[in-house]
Amino acid sequence: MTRSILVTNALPYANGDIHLGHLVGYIQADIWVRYQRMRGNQVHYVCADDTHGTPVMLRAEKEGISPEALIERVHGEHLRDFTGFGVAFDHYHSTHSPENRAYAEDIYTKLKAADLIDIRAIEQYFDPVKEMFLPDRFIKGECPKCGAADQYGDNCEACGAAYAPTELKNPFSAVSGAKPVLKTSEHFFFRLSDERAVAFLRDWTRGNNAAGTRRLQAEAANKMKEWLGDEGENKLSDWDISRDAPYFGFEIPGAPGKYFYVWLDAPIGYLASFRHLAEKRGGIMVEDYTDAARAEATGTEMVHFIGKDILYFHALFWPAMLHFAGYRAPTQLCVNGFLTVDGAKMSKSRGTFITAQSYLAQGLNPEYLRYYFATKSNGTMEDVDLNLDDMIAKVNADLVGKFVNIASRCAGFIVKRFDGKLGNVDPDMAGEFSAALGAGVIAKAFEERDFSRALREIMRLADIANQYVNDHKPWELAKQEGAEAELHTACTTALNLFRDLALYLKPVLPALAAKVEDFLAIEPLVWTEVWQALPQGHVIKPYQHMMTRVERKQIDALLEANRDSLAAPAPAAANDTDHQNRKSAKGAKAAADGGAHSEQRHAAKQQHAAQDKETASTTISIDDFVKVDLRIAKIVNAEHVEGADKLIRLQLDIGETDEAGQPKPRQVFAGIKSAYDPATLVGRMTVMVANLAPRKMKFGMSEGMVLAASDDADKSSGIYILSPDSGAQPGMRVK
RNA sequence: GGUGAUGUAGCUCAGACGGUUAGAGCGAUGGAUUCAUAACCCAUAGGUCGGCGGUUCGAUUCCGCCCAUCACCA
Repeated sequence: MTRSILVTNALPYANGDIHLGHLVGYIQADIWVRYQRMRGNQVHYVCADDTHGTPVMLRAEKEGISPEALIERVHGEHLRDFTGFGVAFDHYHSTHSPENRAYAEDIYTKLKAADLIDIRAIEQYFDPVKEMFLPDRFIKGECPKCGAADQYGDNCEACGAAYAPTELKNPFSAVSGAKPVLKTSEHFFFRLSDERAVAFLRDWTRGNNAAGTRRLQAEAANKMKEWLGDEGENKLSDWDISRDAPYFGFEIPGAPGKYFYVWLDAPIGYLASFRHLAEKRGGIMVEDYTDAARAEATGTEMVHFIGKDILYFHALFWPAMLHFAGYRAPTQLCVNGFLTVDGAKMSKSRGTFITAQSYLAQGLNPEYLRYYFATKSNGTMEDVDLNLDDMIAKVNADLVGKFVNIASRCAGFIVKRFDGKLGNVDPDMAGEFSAALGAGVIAKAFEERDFSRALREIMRLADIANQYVNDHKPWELAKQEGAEAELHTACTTALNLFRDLALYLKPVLPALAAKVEDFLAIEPLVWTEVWQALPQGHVIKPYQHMMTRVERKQIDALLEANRDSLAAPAPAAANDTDHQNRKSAKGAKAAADGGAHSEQRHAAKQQHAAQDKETASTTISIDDFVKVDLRIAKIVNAEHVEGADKLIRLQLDIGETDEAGQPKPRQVFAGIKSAYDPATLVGRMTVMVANLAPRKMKFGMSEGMVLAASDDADKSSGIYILSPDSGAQPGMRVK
């Protein structure tokens, strides 16, 4: 039976660039969509920019342009990036659109009619200069727990404490710097705590859809149990869905000066984008996909691909909103984890905060990344690690060495010896590959979004194909008299296998598959039920190389292009995202009832995941810096310390003398034993902090500190002490 | 802090409803080969399956605790 599926990807926020972290989810969805289409299913694949809210409003103001101008520019950038990676939406819309306004108003009106909207007065911080209410992350102050300065309104970076903005000491507005005042305002709430909503969600999050597959992955369902609590419990709070002017968004009907909170109309953007697509293209019955009764009657599906950071928006608010407004709830949520690079969070200082645009600008083939992400995607919520050396190895070995190589080593014989005409297929091999297709192992893996399993199977078949060529040695047959037929069969067989592999790889590597289709001069590959050989006598084109290897230096150049100098002030855009990225760690009830929901955004959220301690450090003045007395020091002696695991005892000459005028070195204990042999240190120049308060240690007094570099995230990567250029003399000031 | 997850060869990952010698790819080493943008083929080495307890005839697989890493906390 042909399925009709509306597939969506999470909407990226219209503030900030698309980076490789985003692409994990988009590439997964795109692969799944392409697979479904190759199976003959009808898929509508839509997305949009998420445009509303305070961060966009303030960013536009800072740039001196209207919010509309900002979101239009970003829309273009985002669409360009997705297209560049082969993510082929049928339509890429905006939440700032008439369709979205219509849906938002309709859903709101119906929820109100269902008695699920409440109006309550709440007290909130207000910026008297800017004349606006402040979201948590736009309020800063001192942590009520540890007193750390310059902390955000919801939790402390220094001690990790979570609190309400009203608990901050000496609060100030991050927008104007003014002291915020408490002010009362009426807010609209979606009554999620209503027993109807609780009952519906308990069932929805746990259950299966009409096709018998679970709506949420097991891990996601577990996670939701946490929010919903046990049977009989009601842990859900009502959801504050309004914001006061000034706000960039849609005004709530019948409520002047009140706007829909950005998270209300963001997911509605899925429907808006789809509606726009239908109008543009024609022939799509929108209500078959959106109306509860019609969807059930027609059996259409609605599948959302999202990142795990926005799970509860999609598993609580969203299905409840839809359901109680008479819309169809989602068929399935496909939740993906975050991206790490080489095992660590993406980092601007290491250059692993890689933007989509920079990857393409570097001339790297986007299909390298699609392939690698696919090999690491198993359909679960687990994080995905982009291991750069592993990616190079996999792409080169699998795609160039195994797959492309099959055509490369056989095509020449067909073209030169047989005028490009194909011959017979070896029945043994035909049987093997026919069985592989029939078994449906690869298809099942694609369907379940376990692309990793699919690709392992595909590469197993590629190995078989290469072994086949190796066993039949066409290069020897070519030299033998009377082995023409054998040669013809061997090469034809290998090329048929190559065609099969291209079919299987096509959802992941559409551009490469297109090259194969051109080379073999065949119609676009689709999934068939029964295996069929390419017809005898079919003429193929001369082989042209289809994919080149990746080299480490290309990747290094990419990292370099994305590396932010620590000395350089962060650009305005980065600062903006920084503001909205702070982790929200407030208590559940307090926050919902207090109404001050964080303005966290999914796209921004991933950028938060990328923020480093280093880049997140607050800036200091030159006055602060000169307090540190850095001196060139000569290591005059170094020795192991009896009983210490990590320490080396150093005697450092920084030009100081005693009363008699004799050199008086400082004694410093340095935790560098794991990386240095004392003997090699003697005589070296380095840099020390000379005015650090002396510290009494078990082994004696330590009168300073030697500067050394190490990776906080990867302790095993070593310790490196600093050295001055030659010419520096002991005692020289470093500044 | 609470909750959810992860921890298997140098690297990236499979797997085991508890049961003979724990798998793959890459990397390493040795060999073979030269059709193929040095790709491919064969072979070898490498793991007390994070740690400690418990259940069991038997646990890496189940349970508990601990450690480490990651995430979420409206």
